[in-house]
Amino acid sequence: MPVKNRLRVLRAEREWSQQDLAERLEVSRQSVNAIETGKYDPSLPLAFRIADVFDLAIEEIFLRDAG
Amino acid sequence: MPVKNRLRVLRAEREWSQQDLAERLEVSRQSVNAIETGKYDPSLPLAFRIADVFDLAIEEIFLRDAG
DNA sequence: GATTTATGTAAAGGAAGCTATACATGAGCG
DNA sequence: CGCTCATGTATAGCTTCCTTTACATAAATC
Repeated sequence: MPVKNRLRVLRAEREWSQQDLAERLEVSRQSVNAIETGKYDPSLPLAFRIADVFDLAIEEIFLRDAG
Repeated sequence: MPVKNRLRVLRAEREWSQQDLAERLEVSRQSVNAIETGKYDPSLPLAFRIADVFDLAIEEIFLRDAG
């Protein structure tokens, strides 16, 4: 039921560290790391903020997991 | 920071009760009611399931709130 | 070798999402 | 009136999200 995401790739394309992204999202670095490593999914409001900073649709970043 | 949603309208268009929608989403009726009445936002996985049952994109159902 | 940067991870605690159970109201219908 | 259905609300409890603080490792730089 969890959701896969392309955060690591999108971040690499922009050469942002986890810290950089965390600051843009106004969350802790640990939250960014946890989302990237699949420990948990972001909340919907955070998913929207992530979509905003990457200027993409939520569906372009987060993908329904097979299962 | 919360997110607005068009659940009530979409549900009305399909003539689904909160109970009907809850069953399609496999969540409790209270969860559907709480989301509709703005008590809280759905998790991202649930937002995806909602998008699926309405056959819409997340952005077509949930809207960034002004603020 | 010492320092900095990026990343992973852990523990404890608070906030938010979700559950089951329950009760209340109003609308519609016999 | 009595019954059913749809909706709103409440409480308690569990799980998930997110925080702060902290420590560990590897790579890069000096």
